[in-house]
Amino acid sequence: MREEKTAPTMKDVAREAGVALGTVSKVVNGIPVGEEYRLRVEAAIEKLDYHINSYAKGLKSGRTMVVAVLFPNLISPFFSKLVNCINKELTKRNYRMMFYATDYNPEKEQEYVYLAEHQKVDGIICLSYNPKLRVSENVRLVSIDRYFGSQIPCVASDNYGGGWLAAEKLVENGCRHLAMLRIGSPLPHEPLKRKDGFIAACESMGVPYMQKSLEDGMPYTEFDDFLMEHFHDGKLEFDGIFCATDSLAYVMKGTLKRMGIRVPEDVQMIGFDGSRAFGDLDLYCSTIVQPMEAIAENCVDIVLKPKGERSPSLICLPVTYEYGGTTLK
Amino acid sequence: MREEKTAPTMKDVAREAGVALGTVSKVVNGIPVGEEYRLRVEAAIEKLDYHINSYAKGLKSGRTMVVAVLFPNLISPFFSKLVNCINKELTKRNYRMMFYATDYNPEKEQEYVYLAEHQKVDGIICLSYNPKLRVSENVRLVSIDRYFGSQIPCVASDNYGGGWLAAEKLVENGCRHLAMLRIGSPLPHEPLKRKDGFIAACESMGVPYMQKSLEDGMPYTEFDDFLMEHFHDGKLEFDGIFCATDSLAYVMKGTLKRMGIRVPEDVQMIGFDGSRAFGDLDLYCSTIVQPMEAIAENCVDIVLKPKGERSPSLICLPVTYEYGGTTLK
DNA sequence: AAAACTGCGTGAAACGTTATACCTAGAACG
DNA sequence: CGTTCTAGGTATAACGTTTCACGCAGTTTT
Repeated sequence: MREEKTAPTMKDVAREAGVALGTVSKVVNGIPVGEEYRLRVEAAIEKLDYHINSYAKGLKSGRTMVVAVLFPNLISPFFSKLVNCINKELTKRNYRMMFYATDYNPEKEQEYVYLAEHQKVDGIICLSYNPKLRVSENVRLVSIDRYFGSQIPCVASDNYGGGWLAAEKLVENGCRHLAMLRIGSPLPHEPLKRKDGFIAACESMGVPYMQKSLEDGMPYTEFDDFLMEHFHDGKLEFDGIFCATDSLAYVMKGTLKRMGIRVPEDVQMIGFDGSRAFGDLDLYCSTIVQPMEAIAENCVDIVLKPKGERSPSLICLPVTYEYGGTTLK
Repeated sequence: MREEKTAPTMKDVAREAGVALGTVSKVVNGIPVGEEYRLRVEAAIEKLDYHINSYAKGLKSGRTMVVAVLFPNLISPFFSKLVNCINKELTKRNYRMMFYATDYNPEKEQEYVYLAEHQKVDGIICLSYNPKLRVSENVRLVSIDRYFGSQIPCVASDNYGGGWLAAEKLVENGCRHLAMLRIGSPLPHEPLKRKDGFIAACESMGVPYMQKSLEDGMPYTEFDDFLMEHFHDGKLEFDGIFCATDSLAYVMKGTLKRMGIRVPEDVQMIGFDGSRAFGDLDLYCSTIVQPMEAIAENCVDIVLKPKGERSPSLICLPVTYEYGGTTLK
């Protein structure tokens, strides 16, 4: 039976160094202290392999150096890549990330927001599907892609601009009749603006377009019918498709292939997200790339701001076009 | 200037309910207490919207209900999907997940293991690329895919069996000459056994095979040369390929297409992982599926066991074959 | 040369819990 | 009816920090 050796505390360090407890605390927190004392304390810390107890620190100071991140899941490439960026950004600033998967469940989201608040995190970054999320005023929360009103800062891509850019690029590549495929959402959120931007661009350019929205929850295969309706004599009525997400584009690529329609020869296609599923090796569709690093950086910037400080209520970050084989260039 | 309303504490609840502090603690922790007292305390908790301060609790009790999860990143579909499963499993047991990305960097890994230990997590689950990870004896650590010796429990898929199964399935589908493509690793780890299983199966079945290993860090395009070497008169020397990962299979699919080789008509292909990049919609290659849920469940089971209790030093979980379009069935 | 600063180390209170020793009252017992 | 249990509530000492009032040099001011 070996005795449980308990971790050294500041008191132990103080005794070892022959200084007062408060002095050790100062050294640990980088508060100036006499050279000689500092060296003695540092030596003692080294010798005892002392590490601060973050729970005692969190209890006393109220700051925990932890940020809670709430996302529906980590399965979608867009989510996981974005969470990865957020984590990187937090780590860079010596914060740690507590992750919660909400599973698209509004109640879970609310529960986790409460939980995170009471677990005393320093902030919450949240990609929410709960239209009426309630947040305590004591904790800073940043929302991604959903605008909750001017009280809660929201960070998103420039979805409107992205939709516009997609239409432009298709036309630039020679398309004359466009179509947009998308999944509707029962809730208003920023990505809906992809459609608005797309339509605005089409009208501004005088290019005919059609649009098919699927109700949330419907299988992508419903789009097959839409394609068939507009497929006559081996030709589609449109020669450019804007898919609201890359995963949709990926699936449609398969569908078109089965219909014997060549991409990009017969019809060109652009997706949205730019979250390549297999890293840099795969270019599975031309796409509008969301600036994940910038989104992450902005979220973290805002969430770590002191409580009092005001932040913009909406930040839209610029997107870019990236060729990926489903357009001419 | 509004006054900062500070969260209610047990003391407040005690005062509100007219009982002693210790009684509140008992109620909160489910320790039996007189009916009348319990109701009074519960009412007070409800009224004040009291929530326990997890930092005070963690400080005093030594248990934090947090598990640290260390993975190289969240970008690879296999990693993110597995982390997602682990998170689900932890949540199910009321634990929370602190995530650390190690970026394949051995020093970072070691640093985060130390960090997590000192931050007083209740356990660590780690997919490590550090061959000589050092772990304190005070914290439970479970390793995924890398065996560190009998002191540290390791959970993995049955990689050997998976390699064997891949060879079997290819032959079952009519292949007569197999090839395996893989990325070597400077470190020994469980996934290396995919090759061993594959070779053993080939030899046991008397099927000729070849094998190409790429050094770690080389681009997948190096495999192109290998394919060209064995490509004569519009035909490959082999009619079945086992790729050590799905992402490799995905890339090779593109390469073969560019070479004018049809999959699965001319050559069949099986990958490994089963972490579909776009959810259930895409079947981009036939594959050996790793049982992520089971891996996650086992990791969590072990990591949450009381410290004293012994665990198996290696658990290999059964894999399955799943058709995905790159084989005949 | 006395008074007023300044810099810096000290010691103790406080953060919100858990756990344990201690009471008290009523029940059970001989 | 006095003694011994027992159940269950109370009070208090930790847990390992941070913070702040305090004191004591040494230095500057008038």
